[in-house]
Amino acid sequence: MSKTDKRKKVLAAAASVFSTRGFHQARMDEIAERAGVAKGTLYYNFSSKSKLFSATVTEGIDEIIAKIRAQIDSDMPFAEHFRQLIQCNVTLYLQYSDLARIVFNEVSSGMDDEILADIQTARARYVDCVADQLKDGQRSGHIKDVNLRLTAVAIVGMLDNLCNHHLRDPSSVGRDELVDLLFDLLSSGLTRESKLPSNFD
Amino acid sequence: MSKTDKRKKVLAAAASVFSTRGFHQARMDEIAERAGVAKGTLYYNFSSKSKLFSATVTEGIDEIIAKIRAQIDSDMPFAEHFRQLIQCNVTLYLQYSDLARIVFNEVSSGMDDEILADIQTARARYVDCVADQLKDGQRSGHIKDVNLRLTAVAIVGMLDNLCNHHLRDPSSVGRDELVDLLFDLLSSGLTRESKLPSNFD
Amino acid sequence: MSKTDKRKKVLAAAASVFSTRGFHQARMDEIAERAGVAKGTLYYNFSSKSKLFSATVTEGIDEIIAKIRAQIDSDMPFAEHFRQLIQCNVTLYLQYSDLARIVFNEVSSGMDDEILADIQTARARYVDCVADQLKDGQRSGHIKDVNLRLTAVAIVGMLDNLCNHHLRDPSSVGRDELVDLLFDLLSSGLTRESKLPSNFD
Amino acid sequence: MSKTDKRKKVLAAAASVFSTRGFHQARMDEIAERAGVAKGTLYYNFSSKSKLFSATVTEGIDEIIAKIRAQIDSDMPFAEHFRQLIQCNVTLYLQYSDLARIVFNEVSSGMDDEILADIQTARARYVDCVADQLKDGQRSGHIKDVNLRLTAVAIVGMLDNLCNHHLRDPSSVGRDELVDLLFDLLSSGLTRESKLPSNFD
DNA sequence: GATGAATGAGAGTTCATTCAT
DNA sequence: AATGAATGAACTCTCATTCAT
Repeated sequence: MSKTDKRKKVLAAAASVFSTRGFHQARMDEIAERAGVAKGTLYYNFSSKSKLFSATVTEGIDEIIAKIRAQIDSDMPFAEHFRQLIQCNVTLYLQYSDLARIVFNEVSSGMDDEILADIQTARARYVDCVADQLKDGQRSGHIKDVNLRLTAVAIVGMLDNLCNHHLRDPSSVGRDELVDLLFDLLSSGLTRESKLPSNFD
Repeated sequence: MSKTDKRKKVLAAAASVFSTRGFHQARMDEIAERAGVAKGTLYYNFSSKSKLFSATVTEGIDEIIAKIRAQIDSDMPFAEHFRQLIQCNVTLYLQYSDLARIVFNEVSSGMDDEILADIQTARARYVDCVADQLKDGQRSGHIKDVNLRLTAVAIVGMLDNLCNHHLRDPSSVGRDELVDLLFDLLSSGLTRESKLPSNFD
Repeated sequence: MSKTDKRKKVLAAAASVFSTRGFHQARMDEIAERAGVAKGTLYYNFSSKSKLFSATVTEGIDEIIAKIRAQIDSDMPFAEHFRQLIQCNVTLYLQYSDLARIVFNEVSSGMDDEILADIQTARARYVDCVADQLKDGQRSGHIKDVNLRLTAVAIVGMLDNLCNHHLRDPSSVGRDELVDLLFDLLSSGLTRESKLPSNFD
Repeated sequence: MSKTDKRKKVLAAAASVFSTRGFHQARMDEIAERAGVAKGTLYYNFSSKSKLFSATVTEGIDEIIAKIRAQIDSDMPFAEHFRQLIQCNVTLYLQYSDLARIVFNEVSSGMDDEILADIQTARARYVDCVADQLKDGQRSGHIKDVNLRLTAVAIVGMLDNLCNHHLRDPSSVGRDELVDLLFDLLSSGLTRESKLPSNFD
């Protein structure tokens, strides 16, 4: 078995355990066991629990971003394109929900500053990816002149919270409903379409 | 000193420590020290670390909800009212940012299921509070027919992510900008103003 | 059982284990077991293995120094007094040989700098104690004008090496022989008595 | 590269690392790295860490002894000869201070008995070397009738402690001062020269 | 002869929890 | 009601040693 094999196995096991338990509750023992290697092997490949966590997050998020970029087809009408974007993000979020939980929900506290920075960088790359998608729409005149980065932050927040809501109780709301809501909200906001701005008060 | 006094002191200290360190990194020792009581006193008032955490979160979130409800003045034009709502939520989020971090970012993993349920209930109460605010707008015909609960979830997600973005680097984006973006996005979405809501005020 | 009791028990067990195994080979488990307390109790009383070691050495060496000072009777002819001094140091060294081994032989490497400094300070106190003894002899005119501190260092070196030699193989040399050699060497050196210093070549 | 080449490289690296860190703190990894060989090569040449340590010490001490024997010139007046002897030992001790630290200060505890015996044998060879030097002086009538082995033990003790004192704080005492003190002490002891042995009381 | 990835027993340390006072 | 000394299970990390190549 090659070096790469064990490293990959460890990363996969780490993603699984960190997602289930969170960083602090994850035990290196369990990761080793699930990877089918000895505990020392974890430390042979990653110098600490924090570094393993960091690698798990970074490599995972980059995989997701690559998939998003690969799945986008911009040669269709904007509305359809935009809906596809949302759909794609929702689908990947739900598919990688364990990783997503790590990246978006456990970044706040009690970790080495260095590692924290790595993870925030990974998060930022995802936000940038979303912002890039918006930029295309802005260039083509379909999206108005807003602070794209900030808007991307807001979108990711919605995505995160909505998807978690769905995951906590899948029966309460379907995946399609999530996509519809996001599309609707992002397209035209909350105000009644029939009510013209003139008498919006 | 009455029982209630010490209990309150403990809760205040717990809020402070849990906020700073997060649940798993918070130490009962530090909470006791900051509360100025012996460690045993913590266990005299709360049966476990989890219960103390739960109480901290629950009582904190209820305090915030009460403040939001108290600050809303619905006797003004809707647009102004809506903006005030957003402003109020942003302000309170930033003010209680430590508590917010706990409630919205560390709920996911590695905690007793029972406690987790308590905290998710507290979260749900906040979401309900936001949904209630929307409901008023819907009743008065200013907000269109959307799934309010889901929309509230989305809004809270945006709020959370945007405020954290601001807190991580206050110089990158001002508080007012947050409010403006939220108001704009929620009012009319991302599509160009030329598309109808042109004279939206 | 009072706090002091357990602390003392731990120190005694630590002295025993550190002496037998040396610092790096001593296991906290064994110290706890020998003290009849839980491992956590070690850390409740001493913040780390190093600190426990430091306390063991410091408190031990101070006990020895106190005994030396108590046993000296300076109201006798100098030669006798001097021999008594040597006898007293040899006796105490052999009696506290475990501690002595720690203080004089394991100070060199692989320890926290802070702790190392503590131990060197303890060593220095012992050297000072010997130097003080010499000073009296110098004041009374019996000891010539030499660098007392340096001489004390040399004497402690002899004492250490000779006593260890005796301890390694007690049958090869008796305790009295050690005292005699030290007395003879320190009194008049190695040169033949018949040869007066004047024509020493 | 021949087997002997790598073996020598390993021994040199081992001396360097063991000296700096001491036996227990030295890591095989670091020795291998410093030797520029793989870790397995260490075990290919030496069956264990202890054996490697033993070989390092034994070969090192023999090198020193050979140098001492080579540097002695006995065709000069005794006093000068004796001073030269002391000077030579001090100089070599300081030059090989790392090895000396191992041999004289870390031999006591926490090592395999077998290895411990090897090292004590090496020490004994050094003591014998010093004793041999004294024997010449005794044969020529310059040194009085003392237990030479024991005296050599005492001298090595002084040498060790004084040199370490110098190494810990070179500014406090110069190398020449060490030699002078040793020469003076060994020649005529501590008593005032004016006081003849006859009325030494 | 030489390698270095892999191992796993064992180390120091932490900290929520208990209970005699 | 309140304490805090004591606990011990659980944790991360180390490193001498092995063995397939």
